[in-house]
Amino acid sequence: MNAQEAILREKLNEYYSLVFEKELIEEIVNVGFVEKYKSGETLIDIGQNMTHIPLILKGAVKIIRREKKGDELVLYFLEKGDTCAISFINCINRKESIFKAIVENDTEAIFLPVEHIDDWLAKYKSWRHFIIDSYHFRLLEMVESIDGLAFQNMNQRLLKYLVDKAKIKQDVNLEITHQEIADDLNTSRVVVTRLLKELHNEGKVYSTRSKVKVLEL
DNA sequence: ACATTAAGTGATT
DNA sequence: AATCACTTAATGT
Repeated sequence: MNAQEAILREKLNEYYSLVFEKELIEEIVNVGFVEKYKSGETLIDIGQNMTHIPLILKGAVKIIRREKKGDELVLYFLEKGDTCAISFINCINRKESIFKAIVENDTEAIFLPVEHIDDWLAKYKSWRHFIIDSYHFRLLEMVESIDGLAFQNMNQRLLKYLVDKAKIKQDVNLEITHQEIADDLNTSRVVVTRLLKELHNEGKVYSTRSKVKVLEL
């Protein structure tokens, strides 16, 4: 047993010992590897081929859908204990990614080569559940995202975005410009400025240049 | 002090 | 809610 494997086993036991059976953890130790990413790095872009799927250990990853012209929209965030089951299907089909993934907070993840994950589906009940649960959860988040687009006004979407972001960062003090928010919500900076001012006056946030403090979680 | 970047505002669609 | 055009404020060099 080398040092790499020992580290991997330790991390798995820390985060996934309740989720996966022992044999599966051993398999993961054999084929997986840990990677670290800094905030702002692109994990995968639309059109790239997926060769591995991630198990997030630490940090958060932002999942974005992008239109050809460059318009972007944040769909959801992946956090500790999450995987992107969408990436799983992409993997077994050997298809290109339909999303872009950007590291939100510094992230550490175990990467698993695609060729094993299919076998494990048949072999391990815990793996099956993990993948199905993950799929279910992503679907729910996607529905939430659609609801936001279809039924909510910008005002509510903005507040939800800020609250989500504060939760993920574990800090109500966000360092973000109006322009960046506008990009994530696919709206204009002017609109964000005005709505943010409303929220500010309502006492829900406190905002200064390049900073927003979320007052209501 | 000056240039750059972020934010605020009124008018128009 | 988006866009334009313009102003004002904050920040970096």
